[in-house]
Amino acid sequence: MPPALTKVEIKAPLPGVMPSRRERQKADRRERIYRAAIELFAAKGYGETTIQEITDRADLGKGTFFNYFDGKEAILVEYYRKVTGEFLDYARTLKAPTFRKKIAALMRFSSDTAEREGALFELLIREIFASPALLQLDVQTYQEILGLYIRFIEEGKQAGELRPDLDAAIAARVLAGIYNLTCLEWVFLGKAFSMADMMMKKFDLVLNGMMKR
Amino acid sequence: MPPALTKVEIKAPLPGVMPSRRERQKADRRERIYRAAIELFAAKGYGETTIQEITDRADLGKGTFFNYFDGKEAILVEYYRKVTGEFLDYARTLKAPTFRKKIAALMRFSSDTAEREGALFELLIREIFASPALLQLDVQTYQEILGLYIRFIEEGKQAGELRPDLDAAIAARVLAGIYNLTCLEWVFLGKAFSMADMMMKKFDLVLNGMMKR
DNA sequence: GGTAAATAATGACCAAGGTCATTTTTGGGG
DNA sequence: CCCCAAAAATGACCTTGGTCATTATTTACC
Repeated sequence: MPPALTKVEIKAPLPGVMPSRRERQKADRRERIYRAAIELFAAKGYGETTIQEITDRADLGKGTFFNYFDGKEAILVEYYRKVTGEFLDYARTLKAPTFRKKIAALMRFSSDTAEREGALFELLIREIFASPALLQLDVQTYQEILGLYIRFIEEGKQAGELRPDLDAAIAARVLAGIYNLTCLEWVFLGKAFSMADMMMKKFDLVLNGMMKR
Repeated sequence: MPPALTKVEIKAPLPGVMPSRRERQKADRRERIYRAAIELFAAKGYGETTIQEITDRADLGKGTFFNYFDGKEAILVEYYRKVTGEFLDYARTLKAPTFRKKIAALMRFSSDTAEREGALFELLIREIFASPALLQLDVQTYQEILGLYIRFIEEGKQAGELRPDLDAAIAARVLAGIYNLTCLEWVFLGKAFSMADMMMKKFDLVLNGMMKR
């Protein structure tokens, strides 16, 4: 159990800067619930963790959980936002000399994230389609990522790297498909390969094509 | 409610050919449950259908459901087996003059299946990752389909259509990825395009490659 | 036809996510 | 310090998927 945050009590909180006691308690309880949930998910899995266990660990009543989150899946939604936000930030500010290097950097970033987050990353992948809220968010994110790929592809065309007649919308979907399916394969086929390596092998195949010249 | 099957009663059932009364009742009850479930799933969705409703419609007690199926998801497993079995049968016996035509035939077949099965196909896609049993089955099926693609790719190489240095295992995963991701897009992006057309556009892109020559 | 054993139907029961009326805590004003 | 209104915690309760002891039916044997 995480120790209750023992912040120094400020006697005269500046309004708007340091929130009221009530606000601090709220933030603290929310944080306790979130941490307890994430820790339990990582340790025992999502389906195996009950809300009662989460609130026990946060030292709160079961009903309190629902004052802070819409349901069990809302914890995952928050976690998904964090992880995906980092990816999008990285992708949006990414600079690399060639199209291929941009893609390679993205794949590497995701692969690193997956390694670092461990069981939680797997959990996210497994639950995305099971939770309506997560799914909806993922569909939105997917579209944003498609937009990023389209930008990279257009830049690649400008630079003379890619065929000028390439349909960027379709190509973006192919790339996103490689990314997503490899994540799924990685999780559901038992992490039997390096995610980034597999992604790049597929990507190079798509760059070069399958046909005999 | 489907009328109870009023099969002609055969007075002296040949043993082994026509099963005993008990066997017939069993088969009939199982069939009633399965049909009731599928009809309700198609009409109101999977999550919105309760087991109580299914057994009410089948005119049986709730507990009886579990004598015939391991749980609600077992109905979907059976349906998945039917649909996937048809696809695999088709793919295994498929004959077509070129690599591209083979792929096109497969994509067309799936697209037709999706159209024909309607809400049930969508349901299958949506529930695959939510149900452990379905997921496990889907992973197995995925591997079988990879095998088929590898065969097609090797044949394509033999015929001089495809680059001889192509890594068939990777290429198969790319193709399977196009198929699977397009199914997911089709369902989760609101069926806004023709599944087979989108698959073939992606496929042609992969055949020809993205690089400028 | 009668009876016992095998087989199968059934609904009370349990667990867990989620709801909500009730109780408790908090903070402002006198 | 006391009181009250607003805010928040809480656990009894509801639903539904799934379990299982009990009850009912079928079959085999005489």
